[in-house]
Amino acid sequence: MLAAVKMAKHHPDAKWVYEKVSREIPNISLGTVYRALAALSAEGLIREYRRADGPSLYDPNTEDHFHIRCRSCGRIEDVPPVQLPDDMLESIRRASEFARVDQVRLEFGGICSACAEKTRE
Amino acid sequence: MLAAVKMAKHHPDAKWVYEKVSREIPNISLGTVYRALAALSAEGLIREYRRADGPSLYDPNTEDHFHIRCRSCGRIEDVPPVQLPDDMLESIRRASEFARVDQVRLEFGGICSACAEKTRE
DNA sequence: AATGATAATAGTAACGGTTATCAATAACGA
DNA sequence: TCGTTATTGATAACCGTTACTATTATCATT
Repeated sequence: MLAAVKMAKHHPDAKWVYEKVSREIPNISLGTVYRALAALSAEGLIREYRRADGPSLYDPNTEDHFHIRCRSCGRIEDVPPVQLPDDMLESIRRASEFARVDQVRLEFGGICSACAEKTRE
Repeated sequence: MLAAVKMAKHHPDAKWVYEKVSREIPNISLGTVYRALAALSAEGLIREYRRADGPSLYDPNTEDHFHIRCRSCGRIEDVPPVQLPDDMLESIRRASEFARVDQVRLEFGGICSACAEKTRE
C-alpha cells in the first residue's frame, strides 16, 4: 500500500490506490485502503491532503512543501516551501482571540502551462 | 436571505440560513437557500468558504481577510490580512510548471482562548 | 492438530453535504 | 386572457467517506 502511494508521481486518491493494489490483492476492499492510508498518514509516512471539492489526496512527499492548483484542469503540483514572515503567527495571535496560533495552511492557484497553451490556440 | 447572512456575527452554513429564513418564509426549501447563497456569492455580496471537513460557510465579510480555526472546537474567526512577501507569487511561478500564479489561500490553526482555558482546569 | 481469543477484513449500508431533477406554481408580456 | 419563461418546493441522486457486521485470518496455548 505504501509502495503504491510512493510510486505515484502525482497525488493519488483512495480510488487510484485501490485500483493499483487490487492488481495484487484482487479482492481487497476500498474500506481497507482507506484504513491503511489513514494509518500511514498517522505514522507520518505519507500525508493526507483534504480538499473541499473532491476526494482526499495522499501525498508521498512528506517534506515541507505547498501545493498549487490549476483552476482550469484541477491538476495539483508541489511547490517548495516559502519563507513566511517570522512574526506572522505571533501577529495573528495578537490580532485574534486565540491563545495559540501554530498552524499555517497555504496554497496557491493559477493556470498550468499546459492549460495556458490550450487557451492560446 | 442576504439579510440573514449579514446579520450573523459568525460564519453561518446553509442550514443555519435555512432555519433563519424559514421563520419568515415557512415553506422555503433548502435547495432554494443553496441557490440563493450561490447567487449572492457570484454577485460578490457574500463569500462562500468551502471546507473539507464540514459544510460550506458563508461569510458576510467580503473584505480581504483570512480565517483561523480552533483545532479543538472547530470555531472559525476572522483575522486581518497579512502582508505576504511581494515576490511570493512570482517566485512560486518560477519554481513551478505554471504559466500564471495569481491566487493564494492562507489559513491559520491554533487553540482559541476558550478552549485553552478549558484544558487548563 | 485442535481450541479459543483477538484482530483484521470484505461487503455493504449509512452518512453528511450538495446538486440534479421535475412537476407545480408564479411572473411576465403580448 | 393566454402562452411562455422562470422560479420554486419536494425529493431523489450523487460523491466521498465512515460505520457496521458477519466472516475469516492470525496466533499463542493446550
